[in-house]
Amino acid sequence: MPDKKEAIMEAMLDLVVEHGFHHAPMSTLAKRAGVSAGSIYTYFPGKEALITALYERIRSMKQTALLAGLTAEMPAREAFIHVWVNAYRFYNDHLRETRFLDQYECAPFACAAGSEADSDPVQSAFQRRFSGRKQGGVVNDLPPEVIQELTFGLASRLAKQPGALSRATLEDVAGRVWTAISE
Amino acid sequence: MPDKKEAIMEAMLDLVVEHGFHHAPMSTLAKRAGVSAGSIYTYFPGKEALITALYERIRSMKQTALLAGLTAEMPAREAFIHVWVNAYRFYNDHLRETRFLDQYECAPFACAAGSEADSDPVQSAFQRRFSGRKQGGVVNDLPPEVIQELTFGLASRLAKQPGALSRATLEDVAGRVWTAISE
Amino acid sequence: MPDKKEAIMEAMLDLVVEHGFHHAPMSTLAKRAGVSAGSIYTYFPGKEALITALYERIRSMKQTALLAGLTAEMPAREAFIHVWVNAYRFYNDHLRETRFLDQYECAPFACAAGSEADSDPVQSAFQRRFSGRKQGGVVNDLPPEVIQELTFGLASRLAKQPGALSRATLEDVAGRVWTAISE
Amino acid sequence: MPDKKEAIMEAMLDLVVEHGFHHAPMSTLAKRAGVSAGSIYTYFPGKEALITALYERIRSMKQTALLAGLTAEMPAREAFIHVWVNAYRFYNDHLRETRFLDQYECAPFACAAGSEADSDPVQSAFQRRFSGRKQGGVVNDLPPEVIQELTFGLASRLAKQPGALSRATLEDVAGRVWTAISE
DNA sequence: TATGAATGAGCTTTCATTCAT
DNA sequence: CATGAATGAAAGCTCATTCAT
Repeated sequence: MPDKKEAIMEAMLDLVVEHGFHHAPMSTLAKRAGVSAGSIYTYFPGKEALITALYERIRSMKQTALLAGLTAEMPAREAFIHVWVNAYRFYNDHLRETRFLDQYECAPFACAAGSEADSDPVQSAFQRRFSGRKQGGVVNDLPPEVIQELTFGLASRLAKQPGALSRATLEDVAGRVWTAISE
Repeated sequence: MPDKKEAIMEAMLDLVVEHGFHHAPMSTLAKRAGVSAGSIYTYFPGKEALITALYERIRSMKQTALLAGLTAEMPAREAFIHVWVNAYRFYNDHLRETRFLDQYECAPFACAAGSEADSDPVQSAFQRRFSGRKQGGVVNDLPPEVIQELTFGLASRLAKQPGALSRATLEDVAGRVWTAISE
Repeated sequence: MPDKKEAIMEAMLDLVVEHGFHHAPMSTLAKRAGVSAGSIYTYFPGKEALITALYERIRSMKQTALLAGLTAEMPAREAFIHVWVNAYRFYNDHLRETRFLDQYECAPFACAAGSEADSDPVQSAFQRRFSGRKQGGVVNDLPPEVIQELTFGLASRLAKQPGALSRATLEDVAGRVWTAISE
Repeated sequence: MPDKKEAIMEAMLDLVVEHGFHHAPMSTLAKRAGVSAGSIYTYFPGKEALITALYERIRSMKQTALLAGLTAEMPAREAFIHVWVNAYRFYNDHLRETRFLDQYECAPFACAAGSEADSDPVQSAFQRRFSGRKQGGVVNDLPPEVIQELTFGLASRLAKQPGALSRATLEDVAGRVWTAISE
């Protein structure tokens, strides 16, 4: 039954967001998920694996959300704003997931935090498109990490602020960022 | 002897950055700091207080660093770029401190993480200056959290990237951001 | 399995009587009770709760023992002697329990040691009966605490003395006390 | 300077009465006594010795108080009442000391609690006088521990009750007890 | 498979005692 | 003699994991 696995992951997400990785004991997790402590080990080899699985799942959700509705035909500016707004929306609609990602990425939880390299063809295309002109992209030649932070990094941090920004404001901001990175 | 207190804080900083809040047991801390486990409690009431003290210290260091060399006479653009570069420099020169800040602020460590509002007169002046035009500032009327994230947030995230950016790049980026928020 | 809970309480009783509240570490307790240190916390929230539970249990045993065989029809003198002898017997048959009660009540263990007032209907009837004549009881109007001490207080202290008194002596003493408080 | 020794004992008495033997750390003791932690060890070999010394001192105070004003010429009944009232007064006037004695005697603090046998000539005479007739005393032949408890035991317990009894009540009670043990 | 009592290593913290100053 | 920072053994307690049922 994947229901239990689901319940366990959901409960762990809640627990981590509310109390942090520590103060999220397996016993409490079991209670919240409505399963026995032992059962958790049927679905996951251990706590660390459970948390990693949760991380991977959320990362993949996020990936999908960011690229939703993106087509190859969109002009660059529109595509950028689209993705930027997607990012903001994801973070803003999934605050628990976002807080989890933050914790996971900030804390040296599993010593190897970053494997990063997923080869999703859609994402690859996107990254190529928004790379510097020297690589055939459309943005100026700021270092790629600057680009990355000005786009998704900014969206992520903004989304965590309490209160949602209006679509008009979002598009205004995204447009200004686009100007900053494309001219 | 403030030497010991210093050694304890320094060792805790290392430990947290390397292994996270958990996996930073007092016993290991004692060993690293070259004191006995009991001695730590001469200087701090407990683990949580030690971590909070460390946090406050770093926050205050950062405050000072950001505003270093800033004068009221600087024109807005120059002042902004100055602070932005200060921020980047601080994060880049104090990677351990920055990672600590991130962990502290991401994790629900002490449930009341943010009181934030210190009233340093210099900082207040800075915030007033870089507030929206409606409040007599010089930047456009994007929401203040957008401004905040485009400036210090961005600098913080960029600084954590491995490898330092050149002064030229920094000023380029800061200039573009200034354009985005001031026009 | 209430076996373990029982074993833990029994072992704690032994330990406290032999060595006092301190010098009764949970590790030793675990060994004596034949369980692991962690298991104790399955049954009790902590050391203090365990000791309090033990105290309540013993107090209730004592309550029952004192009133055993008492009927409303007994004439006052006989009833008094009956209870007095019950008290002595209890203390004498349960030396460990009695020493535990003493320690608990003497030491400022849990700052609020005494709530005392349980409303057992049998006990209430007994207390009404042996109250002063002004309240419709049968004893003289010595202050109630004097009555209390001359009866159960005395029995308690006598019982702790090594060696048991004969039934004849007990009834002699009880009779004399009765005379002292009823004339 | 015996002042410091005095201050230390006084502070320890306070501490034990308020918090029990545990929760009376040497560091707190030092603070209350107005001396350094190290200094305590100039006057006492260790904590246990300090507590034992305090105990002996209080026992001796009590001894003296009980026999104060007693003369060999007093008739038995008067002598008994005199001592009984002395006992009550001592307990009532020295609540701290009495609570300390209780704790010390109830808790197996120093494994050998009872050495008891002091050979004070005055006390010996008293004990001889109030022994059973078979030993040439004037009281009936209840077991000596019964006598002891009916007299000092009772006084001790009464004295701990909040509120002082009037002299008239005291003499009434003492008289009744005398009747109980002398007839 | 599901359970949850049992485990025990490891955590934070306390405190009697010592000793360089 | 006085000090009080330093010590470290030992305390109470937590929790990831196991395993008999």
